[in-house]
Amino acid sequence: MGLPSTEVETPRLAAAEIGNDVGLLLAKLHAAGSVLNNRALADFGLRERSYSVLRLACSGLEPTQRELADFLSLDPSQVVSLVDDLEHRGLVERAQGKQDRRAKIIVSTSEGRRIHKKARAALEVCEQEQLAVLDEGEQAQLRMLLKRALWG
Amino acid sequence: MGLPSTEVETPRLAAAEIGNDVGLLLAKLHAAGSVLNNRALADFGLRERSYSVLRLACSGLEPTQRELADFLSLDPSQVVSLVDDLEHRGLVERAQGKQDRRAKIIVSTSEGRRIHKKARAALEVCEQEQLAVLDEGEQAQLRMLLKRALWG
DNA sequence: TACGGATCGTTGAAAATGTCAACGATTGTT
DNA sequence: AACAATCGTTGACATTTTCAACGATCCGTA
Repeated sequence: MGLPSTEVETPRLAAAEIGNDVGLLLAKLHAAGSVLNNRALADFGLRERSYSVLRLACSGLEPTQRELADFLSLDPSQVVSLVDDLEHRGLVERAQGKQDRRAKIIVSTSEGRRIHKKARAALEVCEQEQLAVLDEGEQAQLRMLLKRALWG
Repeated sequence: MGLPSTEVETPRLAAAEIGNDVGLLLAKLHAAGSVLNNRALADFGLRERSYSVLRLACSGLEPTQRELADFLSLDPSQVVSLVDDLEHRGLVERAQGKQDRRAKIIVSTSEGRRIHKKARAALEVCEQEQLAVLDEGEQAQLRMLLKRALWG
């Protein structure tokens, strides 16, 4: 992502009006967070996306691959690769859809849940690191505003 | 991005705990916004990134390519391509750095400023569209929280 | 019941993007 | 003067995104 990790960046360009663009702010914060998250997840052989798939597989919601694609803003073929990888490593399994036999439900194995638990803890550390300058109430407010912008 | 544009998405997965991950919220909102922004910018032959470069070139801050790379979280070689494209279309020019003759300052042409003005207006419409569910105070608060998370 | 169109996961190819190492030119330091 | 470091640039390589096609399955309708 161009940022060599922990390097603090306070460029004079931050003063530009563009620093008010929500789009740019989202891109920058997302990019910075991805670096942290992927670094933390590397210990478990995961990346942000495979973690997201694993997490939803562990959620009890029994998502189909199509739902994963929609929710994670991915092409269905990308979900195939992600699930293939997790399945080969014994973290998730493909189960036949219940009402729809075309669909495949992604469920976690016990090993998958074990890894997920550890990875999730590592990611919470990252999130706190990234949002350290915000107090607890502000973090909650940020989360709330983002969720509302997405889902009303 | 997997989202066929204006399609409203209210999947049951949104209820999952993962919906509280700031990282995922940022990714989703950023992805959704990028679709809107790039669609709007296509009218001007721009994409999100070339627009960002053009905008900073129009800012009066006289950014160097290195500063653009740092600020936009891009590899320097990507900035070369973006500036090449804008320069070929007569929207920006490379000027020699003042203190440092290695550096190249990116400045806008009058045509660049003309396009930028129109593109910026189009993007503001996108932003309002995306944040429509938030009132003005909430939008300001979101901007503020994002900026603080990035720059303290 | 059988047909036709739509959807699911999958494959594979093409395009776009990200990453990285090397280079000449220039800078700053010793 | 010599050296290491930095800037923009090029080109190679890897990853990611995008898209079209396919068999299997579902659903609505004739």
